[in-house]
Amino acid sequence: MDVGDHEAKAALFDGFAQVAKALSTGRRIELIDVLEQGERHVEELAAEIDQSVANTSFHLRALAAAGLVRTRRDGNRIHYRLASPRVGALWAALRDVAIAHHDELDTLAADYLGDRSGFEPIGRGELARRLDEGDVLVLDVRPHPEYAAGHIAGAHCIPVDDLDRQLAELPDDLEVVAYCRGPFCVYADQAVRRLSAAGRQARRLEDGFPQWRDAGLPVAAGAGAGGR
Amino acid sequence: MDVGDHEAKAALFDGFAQVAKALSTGRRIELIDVLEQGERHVEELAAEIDQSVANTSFHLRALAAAGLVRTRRDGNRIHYRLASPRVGALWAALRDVAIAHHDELDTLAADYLGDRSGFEPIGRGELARRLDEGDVLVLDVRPHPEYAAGHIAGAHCIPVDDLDRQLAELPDDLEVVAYCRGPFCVYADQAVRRLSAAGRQARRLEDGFPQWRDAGLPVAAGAGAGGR
DNA sequence: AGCCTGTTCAAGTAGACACTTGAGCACCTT
DNA sequence: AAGGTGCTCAAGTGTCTACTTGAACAGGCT
Repeated sequence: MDVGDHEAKAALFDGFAQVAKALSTGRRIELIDVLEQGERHVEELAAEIDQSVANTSFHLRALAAAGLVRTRRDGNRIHYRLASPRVGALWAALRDVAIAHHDELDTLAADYLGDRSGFEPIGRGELARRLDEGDVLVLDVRPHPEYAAGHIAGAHCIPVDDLDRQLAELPDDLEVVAYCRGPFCVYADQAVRRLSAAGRQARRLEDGFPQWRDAGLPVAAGAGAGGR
Repeated sequence: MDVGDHEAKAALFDGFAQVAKALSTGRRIELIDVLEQGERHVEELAAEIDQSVANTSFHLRALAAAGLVRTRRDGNRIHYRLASPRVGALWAALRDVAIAHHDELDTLAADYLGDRSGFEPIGRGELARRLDEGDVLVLDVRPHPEYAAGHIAGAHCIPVDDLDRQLAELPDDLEVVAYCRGPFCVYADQAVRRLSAAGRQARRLEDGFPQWRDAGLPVAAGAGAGGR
């Protein structure tokens, strides 16, 4: 019987392993995490992961070779995007396993994110309800291009670096909810800390924009709604 | 602000990457695929993945270091098992992405599994219904230890290597459904081919035992029900 | 055409990793 | 205690991989 020999099985599972290998360095996972927010071009991505453009291009090619990422040419820019939402689901599954079972991850996360114990996040369902009622101010504190690529309907675009500058212009009668890329993104935490320090009532959204979008909750796109 | 610097972010994402790296070779994914059926000891696992015991032990240690696998001592045997169903979910997500986006995987799968186009599998729901009605013969064609660790309630244990020997003893008035480890396991395909060649009406279950179990459908454990 | 910008490619280096072989260690049996 | 079984550890080898630097190659602008 020529079906089912060990050599072919090894080759097949090595094929699966190639996909895992594409995620086997932190830089490439950072790229996935950013690309889950929407498509970006190489220079932006290089800045996001704090690497040279050449190295970033190399990593993007590796992701593309594994089928995780696709490209689109626009003028002389090349935009990268995730091949499908499945890739985001894989990244989420990886996160879940790592946080649940990898012992060092708690301390690594605490080193990066700081102590979150004092800050209770707000759930997606509750935020959706309160957005309907209009008694909450939602801030998208990710970088501009990610807001433009897609954001929670009704959210205002204030990247965390611009927050201090625009603090005074915020209406002061509403509780503030900040959100960013996902559960291991630091932007919303930074925003909540600064808002709290300024005496505002502020919480972060559990998870981030991709999870809101994938849950089928209302989203909008374009730079339109702008700051403030 | 000491929260959110790039070095800590790199360290955190390298932590996630370590989990992916644990899955970055085909041998370790084969181990995960077997361990999803139930716990096994090192010698059995070495035979399953066709590697030396030393190398298998090395790979198991790597999986344990990433938190994917746990051990239990029983006499002078050490049994390995998945750390939680989350690990199975990660392996499923990896499979989905690979099959959907990695171009070479179709041909690798075809090389190992052969041409499946002539064999329409039966769905879980339909099989559950027909098991209730008692008008189907369900064969677990995985190796004995996996049947003992857990199987579809009402299934009979006939490892694919023993199938030809026991063909004549099967009641011949029922359609046969064979199942094994999952969508990329070859045992059920081999069983269906042999049953069909013997003139029996036979289909394979979509997916395999872990998916049946995780769907909450009825299972049983122990070597009890035996062959036939 | 020529320059500029954005991206990829190539060469080189340091480190990591899979697998083999042979020795060591823990626990069991007699 | 002595021997056996099951697993891990250590040394060694060949291969692969991440990142750097510097050059090449597109497409758009003037």
